[in-house]
Amino acid sequence: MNKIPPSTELLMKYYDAMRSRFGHRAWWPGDSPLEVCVGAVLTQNTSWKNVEKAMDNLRAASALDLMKIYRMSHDELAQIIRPAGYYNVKARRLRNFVDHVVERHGADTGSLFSSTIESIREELLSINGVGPETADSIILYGARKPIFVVDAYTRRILERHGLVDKGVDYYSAQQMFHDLLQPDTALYNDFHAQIVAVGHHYCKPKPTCDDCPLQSFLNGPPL
DNA sequence: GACCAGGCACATC
DNA sequence: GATGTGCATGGT
Repeated sequence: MNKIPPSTELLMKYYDAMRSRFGHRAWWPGDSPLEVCVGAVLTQNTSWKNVEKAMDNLRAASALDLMKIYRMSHDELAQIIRPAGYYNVKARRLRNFVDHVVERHGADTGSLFSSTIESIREELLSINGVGPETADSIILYGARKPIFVVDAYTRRILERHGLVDKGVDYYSAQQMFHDLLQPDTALYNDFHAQIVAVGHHYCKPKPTCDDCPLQSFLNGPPL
């Protein structure tokens, strides 16, 4: 496949095109760092609509609280987050995260977020159930530090546009953004949010490229 | 009723 | 090291 060498200018053209269409999308605005962390786990391979139902349940149970979750039984937590799917797995993963913050950081996410991006990342990845995307979402949207979040949509769009090789791994895709864009939390935040918007509306498994804001960047059909 | 959704860990070869 | 599989609800 003829891979197009991406450049800073090209990436910013992509960003501008998406932003012109969707407007600024401040993600998780005003939400507490804990809500970001919980949402990041619950949204694993799951639509955000289902996650919101689970978040509503947590809110209704006054359970958007580290100590509350810490003390909750597995079954109770699992039932509350049930609409998010994989509820047994996610209850366990949520507990692993909460246990870590309570036991290592005195139930203070601010303490977790007070070190460097690299060490926060390493720490998060040591928690069973927190992988690269979940960790990076927590760092970008929760800790508000500049790390680019790569998700299924990001890779799909990059691949279809020939900006990365097919089957690119998480870190290579992320490295491309880090190499070409200044470490800017606000930019990374909105850029990723724009990508998700394109994913939701156009870049599905069966792409609907008509009217896609990125359509003009495609030479021919998507790869 | 099939297909999809903002992953991840684990088993197996 | 690559590839396959389980996990589950709810919307289109």
